[in-house]
Amino acid sequence: MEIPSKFEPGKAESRWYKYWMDNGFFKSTPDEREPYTIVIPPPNVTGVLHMGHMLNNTIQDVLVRRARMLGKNACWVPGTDHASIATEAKVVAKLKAEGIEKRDLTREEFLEHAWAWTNKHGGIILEQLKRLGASCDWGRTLFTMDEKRYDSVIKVFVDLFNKGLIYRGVRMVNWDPQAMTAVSDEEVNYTDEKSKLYYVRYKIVGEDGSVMVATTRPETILGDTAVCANPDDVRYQHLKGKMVIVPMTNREVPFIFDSYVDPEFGTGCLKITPAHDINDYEIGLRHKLPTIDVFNDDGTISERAGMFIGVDRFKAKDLAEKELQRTGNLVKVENYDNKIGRSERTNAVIEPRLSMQWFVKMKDLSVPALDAVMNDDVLIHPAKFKNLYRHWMENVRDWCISRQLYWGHRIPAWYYNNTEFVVAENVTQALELARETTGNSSLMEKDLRQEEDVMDTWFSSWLWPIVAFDGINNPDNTDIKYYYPTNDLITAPEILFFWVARMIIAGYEYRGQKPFTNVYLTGLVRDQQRRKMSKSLGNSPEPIDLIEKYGADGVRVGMLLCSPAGNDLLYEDSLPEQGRNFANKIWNAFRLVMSWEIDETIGQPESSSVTVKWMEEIMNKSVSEIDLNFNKFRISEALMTTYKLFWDEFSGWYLEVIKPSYQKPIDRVTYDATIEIFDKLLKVIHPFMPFITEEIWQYMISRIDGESIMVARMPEAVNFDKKLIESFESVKETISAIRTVRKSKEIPMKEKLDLLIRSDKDNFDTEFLSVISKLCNLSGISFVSEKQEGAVAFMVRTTEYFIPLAGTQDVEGEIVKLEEGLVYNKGFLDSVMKKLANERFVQNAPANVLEMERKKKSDAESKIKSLEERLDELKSL
RNA sequence: GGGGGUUUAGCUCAGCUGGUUCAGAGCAUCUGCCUUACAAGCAGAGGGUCGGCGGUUCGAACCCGUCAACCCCCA
Repeated sequence: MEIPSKFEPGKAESRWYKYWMDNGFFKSTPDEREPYTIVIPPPNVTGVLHMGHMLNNTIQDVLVRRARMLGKNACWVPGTDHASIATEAKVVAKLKAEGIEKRDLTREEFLEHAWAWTNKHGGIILEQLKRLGASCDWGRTLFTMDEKRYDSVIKVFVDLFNKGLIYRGVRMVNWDPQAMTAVSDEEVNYTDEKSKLYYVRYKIVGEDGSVMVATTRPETILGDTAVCANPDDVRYQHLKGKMVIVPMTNREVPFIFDSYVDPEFGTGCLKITPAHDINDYEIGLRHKLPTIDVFNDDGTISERAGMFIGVDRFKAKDLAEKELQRTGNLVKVENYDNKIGRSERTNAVIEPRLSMQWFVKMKDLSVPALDAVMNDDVLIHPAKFKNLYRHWMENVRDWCISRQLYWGHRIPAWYYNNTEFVVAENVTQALELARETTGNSSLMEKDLRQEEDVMDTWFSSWLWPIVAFDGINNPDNTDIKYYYPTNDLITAPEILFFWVARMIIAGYEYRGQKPFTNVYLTGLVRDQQRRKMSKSLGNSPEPIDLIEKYGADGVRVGMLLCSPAGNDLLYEDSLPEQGRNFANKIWNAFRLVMSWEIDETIGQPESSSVTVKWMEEIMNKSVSEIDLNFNKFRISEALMTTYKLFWDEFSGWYLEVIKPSYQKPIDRVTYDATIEIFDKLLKVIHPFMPFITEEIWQYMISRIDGESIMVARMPEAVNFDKKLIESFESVKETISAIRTVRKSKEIPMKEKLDLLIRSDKDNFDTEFLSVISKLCNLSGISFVSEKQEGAVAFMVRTTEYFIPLAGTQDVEGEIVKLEEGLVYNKGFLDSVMKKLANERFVQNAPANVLEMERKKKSDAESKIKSLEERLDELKSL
């Protein structure tokens, strides 16, 4: 069989993915096995795959594939999120490009466009995940707005309302005037921006004087309902009980005192606009001030302002500046660095604004969710995020869940007059309820008006692990009972609060149980300058291009190599390159093994038999380490252990030892053992690199149709022979030392060498001498008790070795080396002796530590002794 | 302004309960090799005052205090 020298991933990927799908290997149904469940963090339905998804889904796939191979019933549920703001914004933009304005459409017409868009672009991202090798149970694919999920969300809303946990109220919200919706605190980004501080004069009523106020927002002067100073500020005491005149509008407002005001800032005197600043709002509440909302929904000035009506807020600022100037009330303008909040979605400057919204009371609901994490019922990896979580949960605020959008779950409240409403799952029930409430049995459906707002997207995703198995509509169905709680959740720390915390809350509220046991937080994928990867910066590679260039396996390995939990991944092409190189390494080991002819008649060389034994042990050791790493969610480390096992131990040592010389056959015993070892290695690697491992596994020995490595059993961790591994390690050192001699003396590999060991044969571990002999091309190994003249000498651990080479002895060089070794070992011995001489150390240190120190001492002493002997010998020459 | 985190080799990070010859790994760098599986490779090498200072301890990269720098979240 002719195998190409470089692995070509493209064909193998599509072939094996299809094979897995055709054989239904990704499917899961409840059975008697232990379940292993992951629900995907649903990507935006119309989104495309980016590097963050690559990292996140690679980790999920590794965990799912591993669980499957460990004999669990693995179920990875895929799905997408309707992402109300993001999707609606895209649809609005698309319509605008076609000359259609959203406001010219009815709700129904707009939703038709939105669904058309969703159906056209939806699910692309899931197809892209298949390229990565994602082993999701595609038959279970969900959408947060499909029928079952929609119904569940409505049911939960009604339930929380009936429990008194949802209320409607006027609150200060973050208003996005571009999207014309309220957005949550979490969706506002604050940035430092240059702005101006305006010093404005307010006349005092009935006096000639005035007070000066510093403000960054002159256009909101129109909404002022007070001027305020700190009660301890002596400068303003005389104004107690006085009224001042608001410039431009000439309204009279009270002068009040509140300790919120910082006397150091500006003039120490603050204008109060309760409708447009959260702090002013709170002061307004304390002093029972009226509120005047000077803005319309779209950020233009409202009629209530009395002037600049209909003008955009930024223009209004300029107009206000001019007007203040004209009336002589503007004293000065300073430059000022201000924190400006911008909408995460539209980047519009957020307007703090009073608005009627729907809220969830969070305080009581969040108690079990806080406890769960604090008690380690839910484990966050890495644990350092626990503190953050606690801080947030202890200071949780009510959740504003209404959004002034069309795309989403419409709030199931029906008004039967301007302010009064009922909440029900549908209009029929609402009518019934409304008739009951009002006592008016002649109410008709047409008399009811449904709330226009939809719910925050997170109000559907917080139910995700439950609704993935339809656990709201059918709380006792087989799936939810089997798969819930799920096992692991893989997501980014930035949505720990939006999403993870709320899922935990919903889990306890609706299932009485946590939604998952482990939360693994990945980092962000950044570029080499540590900038977040984003489309607008153009610094993100196209994931599918990467897969085509490096292969899915290579990219997966690249993503995992350098991404410990909770740490950002600084992407560069060298990462998938390293992954691809690893794939190639595996491929070439496969080629080598496949090239061998088996000769049934030859016996197994001793070097092979001992090395097979060693390889099995080192494999056992690595498998235990990998297990441990996985249990602690150290996935990068698990991969690194796997990588080194294959590359260093198997390819670098094992294959080099058992490899027959060129065009010579191999014996049957070694060959079979090698195939078995290779098979195990492939299984260990499979979760990380599903495609190449399947390709090789299928061709290494003939398989029947329907077999697959992905459903094979993972090698299990068993005890390993530490001593055997240790003695092989010292053999490696010896081989290295001999290679160094060859190199420094420029002796070609072809030329055979003799090795003399200065030791008593009976006290020497001879198990792997045949390995040394083979790898170093030795003509013989013998034991001597005397120093050797005319030979190159070197030491490995406590043993001296010689290679007889006439006339090549570098006495001075060796003396230098030996003396260096002597200095080091004497220094080392000194520090050990110091410790042992310290009475308190001997008294306090645990026995094993003491034992260790004593061993160090005797080792160092014997080493020093042989070094000194050797030095004496050399110097006497 | 409030809270959290980080600081170990050129880069990205391990270092688990304070105790192995503990100062590590991968990548990068340098040197030498196209040695018939693999140059996407092989054989070697160099590189660190564990952010600074102080303390606790028989013993500190690890615990405590303090200062500094950087990052994130919230207002």
